[in-house]
Amino acid sequence: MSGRSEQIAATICEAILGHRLKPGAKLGERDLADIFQVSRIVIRQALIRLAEDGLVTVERNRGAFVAKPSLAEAIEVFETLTMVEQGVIAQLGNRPRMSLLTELRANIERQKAALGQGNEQLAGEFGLEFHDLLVSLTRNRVLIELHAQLKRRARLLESLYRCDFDHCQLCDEHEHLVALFDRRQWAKAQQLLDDHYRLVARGYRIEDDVVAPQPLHLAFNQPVPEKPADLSARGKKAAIAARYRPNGKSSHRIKGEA
Amino acid sequence: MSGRSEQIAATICEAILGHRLKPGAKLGERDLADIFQVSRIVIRQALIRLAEDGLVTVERNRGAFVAKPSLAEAIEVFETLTMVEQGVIAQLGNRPRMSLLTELRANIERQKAALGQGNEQLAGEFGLEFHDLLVSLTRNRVLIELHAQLKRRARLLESLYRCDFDHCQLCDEHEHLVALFDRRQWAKAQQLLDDHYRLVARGYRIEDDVVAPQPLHLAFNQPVPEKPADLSARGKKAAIAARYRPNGKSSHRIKGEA
DNA sequence: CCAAATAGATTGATATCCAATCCTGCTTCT
DNA sequence: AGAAGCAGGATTGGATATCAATCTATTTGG
Repeated sequence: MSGRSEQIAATICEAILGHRLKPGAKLGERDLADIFQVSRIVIRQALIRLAEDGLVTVERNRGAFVAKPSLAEAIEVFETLTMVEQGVIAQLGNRPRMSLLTELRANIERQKAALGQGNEQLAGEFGLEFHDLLVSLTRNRVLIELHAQLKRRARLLESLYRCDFDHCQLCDEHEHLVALFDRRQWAKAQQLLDDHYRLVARGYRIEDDVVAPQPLHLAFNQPVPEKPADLSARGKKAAIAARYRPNGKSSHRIKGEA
Repeated sequence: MSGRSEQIAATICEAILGHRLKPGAKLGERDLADIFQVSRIVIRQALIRLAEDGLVTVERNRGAFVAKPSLAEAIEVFETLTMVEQGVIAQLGNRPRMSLLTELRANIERQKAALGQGNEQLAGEFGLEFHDLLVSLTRNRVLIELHAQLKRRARLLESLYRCDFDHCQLCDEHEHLVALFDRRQWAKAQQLLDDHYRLVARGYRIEDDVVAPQPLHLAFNQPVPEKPADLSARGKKAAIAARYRPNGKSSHRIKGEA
């Protein structure tokens, strides 16, 4: 809507969350300015927004990079997600909106269906959506935005630490959780949620993070400029990265308006 | 440290949290640029940071204002604080760090001492610190930063809705809370925390919010520019602009929404 | 007295320029 | 030859000037 830098921040955010930009990737102001056809200042404003959101780190006089959280920080993100949702459960105890549990059940059915079709990708999406629904039960927009931010940071971790989920067990635990809600066993539900997130965290494996410099154009579905990019220094791996993921889903327009 | 816009954002943040800038106050780019002796761009970057933090709102083509949360949003902030800390309590149950409860007790003693001297101001500070300590028990920096952000928004509310706390009861509840921790009655502690924050929220009273335009210089302890000595450095426009608004133009309400 | 037109001020954004810093490659010295 | 150090290029951080769009407020006109 308002503000070019906001749009650009959103676009870069999508690229990061879509794993088209990997942690550690350099986000050069000049490059991005060329890609988005705006001035460097707009880019810097976008990077500031992303830095405030925790998806980008800006090092003075060195530039902006996609955030590359340490394993310790990754754990902290999951613990924080755990605590926030445990707090939601505590509130559910105070003001039970049991009618809304049907939404959770519907989500579980969708996830089961996806699992039945062997579509783990889709099942994973529904798995994330379950937690969104849980938080949205509070109808607290402040909390929902906070949770969304934490989720973004968690999705960033997916591309840093390889994930290997046991979707079946995760789905079962969701079901168990709803059952506990139904029986108003909030303390047990909180404990289960904790175990649940520990299971999620165990799905992550440390991966050697040799982040090859990526041509930013690919991340934004830009046509690679005609002139061959200077691959002198680290170009060997750039070429590999170039073939790695030549396209990604994108429904945004990149230049021009109207 | 590094980054002028970061420093300036911090300074403006202090002014807002210190209630020297009131909700709804206009933060004009040119005015702030003159005050901090930087270009508008740096100011805008600072405002973007503050907007991401939730302390200012930026309206397109209208400018930046100190955020003026609605009563509904105020409630949401307190509910979110409640839930986050309830989540902390749930984690305390998993990994009890009972030794650290001594810090909480020490804080309570300090608050009692302040109350004994009738220093409600100081008691209020300790009351806030209690919740900081509670969160810091997790040693989770992600959560601590999140909590700090929520606290900032809560302090912003103080200047919008007049607060009138029953510090004695609040302190008693802190003590009760620690006792429940000691007895590992986590569910009860969560319930008490909820009541506690409801008591805090009840301390706020709606106040007619006719925010008169404030001379920003006062908020930053800047000498009011009586002499245009810095005319050479910043050009004539700055001096002219500074002279154009000495103080008492017309006391219109700068932002009305009804 | 109310409404339209207009002038002023502010924001959003660009381009250009400059200083400080970092990185890289080259030179030089041992 | 290898390491230390220096110079130059590249990048960031920031300043200034300028322009279009929009909002505000005043003035003008019916």
